[in-house]
Amino acid sequence: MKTELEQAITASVKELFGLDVSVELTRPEEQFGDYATNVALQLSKQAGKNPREVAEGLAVRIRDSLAEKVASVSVAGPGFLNLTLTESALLAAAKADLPKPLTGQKWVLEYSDPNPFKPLHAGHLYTTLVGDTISRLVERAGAETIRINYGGDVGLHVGRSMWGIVNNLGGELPEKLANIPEAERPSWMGARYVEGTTADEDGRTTHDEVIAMNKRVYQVHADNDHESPFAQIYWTCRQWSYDYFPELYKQLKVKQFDRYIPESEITPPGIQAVTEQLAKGVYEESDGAVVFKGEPYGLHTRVFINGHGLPTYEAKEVGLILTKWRDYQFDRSIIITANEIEQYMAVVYKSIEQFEPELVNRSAHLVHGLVKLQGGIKMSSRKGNIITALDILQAARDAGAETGTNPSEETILAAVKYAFAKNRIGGDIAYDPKESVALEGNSGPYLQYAHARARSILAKAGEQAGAELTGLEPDERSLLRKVTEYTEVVERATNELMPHHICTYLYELAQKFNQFYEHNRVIGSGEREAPRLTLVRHYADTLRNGLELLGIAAPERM
RNA sequence: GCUCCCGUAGCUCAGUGGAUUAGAGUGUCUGGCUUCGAACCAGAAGGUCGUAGGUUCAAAUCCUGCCGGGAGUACCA
Repeated sequence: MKTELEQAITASVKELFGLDVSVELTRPEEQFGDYATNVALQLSKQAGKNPREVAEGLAVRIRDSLAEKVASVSVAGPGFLNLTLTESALLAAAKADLPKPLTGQKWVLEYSDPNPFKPLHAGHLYTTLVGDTISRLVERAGAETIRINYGGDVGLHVGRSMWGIVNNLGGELPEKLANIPEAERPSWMGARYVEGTTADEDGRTTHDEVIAMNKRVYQVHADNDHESPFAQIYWTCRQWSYDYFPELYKQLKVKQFDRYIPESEITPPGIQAVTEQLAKGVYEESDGAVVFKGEPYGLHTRVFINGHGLPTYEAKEVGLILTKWRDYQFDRSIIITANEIEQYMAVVYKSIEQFEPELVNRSAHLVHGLVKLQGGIKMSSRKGNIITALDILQAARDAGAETGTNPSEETILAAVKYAFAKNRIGGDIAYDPKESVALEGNSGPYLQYAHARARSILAKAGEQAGAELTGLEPDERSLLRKVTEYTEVVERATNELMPHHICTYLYELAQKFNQFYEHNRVIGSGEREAPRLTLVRHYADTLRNGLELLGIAAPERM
């Protein structure tokens, strides 16, 4: 509806003034109408008339040409045009399906990215939920989505974990791993990582041992060693992690990943590409390392291959990006990570731009902030005092239990997902266990409850379907107007890859309904009952659709 | 030092060129359940939109300086 009106008004401007502008409609306060545009203010200079004059001229034109859709047009303030839709146009907008502008496109989305051998901390939970929601958005818009999960199965943290594991087993004794119950594997490995890290940071002797472990892990990969006791431990524990991740995602009710790419897999192509481009002058040698000089582009210089000939994160990232490009030839590639990586990712992309510019054109790096505790303490898995993803869920359960409402697991997930999703992506989010899971106010549970209330009305009324919604009363129209905004909100959230717009909207929608519901009966309202049931159904369907886009369940009752 | 991000009500955040009164939630105070689910609704109080300039018919929103917070700043990721 919005787009149609915009095009029609753009055409009117062209006819009346001979000027090319792209008219954009906004949603004004309800008292002013359903749509508004400030195009007259923009045009007044070019048209050589005062803005109100321009607006009046356009108003006449719109009344004439859009009479079926627009019930009234008024000029307000300095020259705003306010449009009010006809009842039939409003109803048509409420019934309209969401458009699928990304149909035919292939999007590769990388997010979550937990490391094997390490526990998932609160930040992983955040990045996982953000990525899941964004991937749902683009999938809903018609794109083919490929969800990629990248993780470090080699590197210092693995050296530390292996030290902790070997130490705990009392030697390189892979057979003893069988003693660890399956259910305890993730927490057992998490504990070994903490031991390795703590020991590493405490003593020089241990540090040398950890470094040696790290090198042996690389050697396991180089030799494709699956036989030695050390290698058996490594592969077994790595697999434990890869078994655990899908289980966790299932528990979180997020979409499963299409592919896990371990660091070890993309390291060789990364080294190869950097070496090739070194010969072509994209990268250069400096102090024995291979670097990309970022300064000409306003960036930093970063090391891609270090003085020992080992690839750094940057070279690996080159390998990862090229692998995705080679395997998928995507239309868009999105990487979602915490913002501490932002600046060196810019260097990585700038370097790739020198030899694969089209790939870079199609790529974007989305960053979010950190999950912080009260008091601004950064969460880290490097120290012992980690807050894991599961701790967050447990905190939500505990807080939920305190409310005395016995929230279901579905509602706990809704609370956590919504608390993370409602903020604009980019800044840090503060995590207060009590507040973030509060089952009232602008929260996931509020929306679930609002939905369940509406469904309960429909259930009580039985399945009397589809009465026409005509003769709208003011409160009814107000609610229906809000429902029609949904399409535009989803469109905006998708264009900007900003799911929080949907949260803001759904909360406003639910409030609108609760207000309606407070003042108007549905069942037993005589001749309004049938049309009001249709209105409630529109509302409930919209709310459910929005919640599901956010990965939040919309139960019929709770 | 340099680069990037951020600074809106006590707290957590929307709003990022347009509408007399800058919006929510939470917290504080007040009112509303014999009536379709009160996890709700209605109302009050609470803001120099960090700060000083600039651009514009119009700035919380764009530009510049400054102040404050965070991140990065070559062989960790």
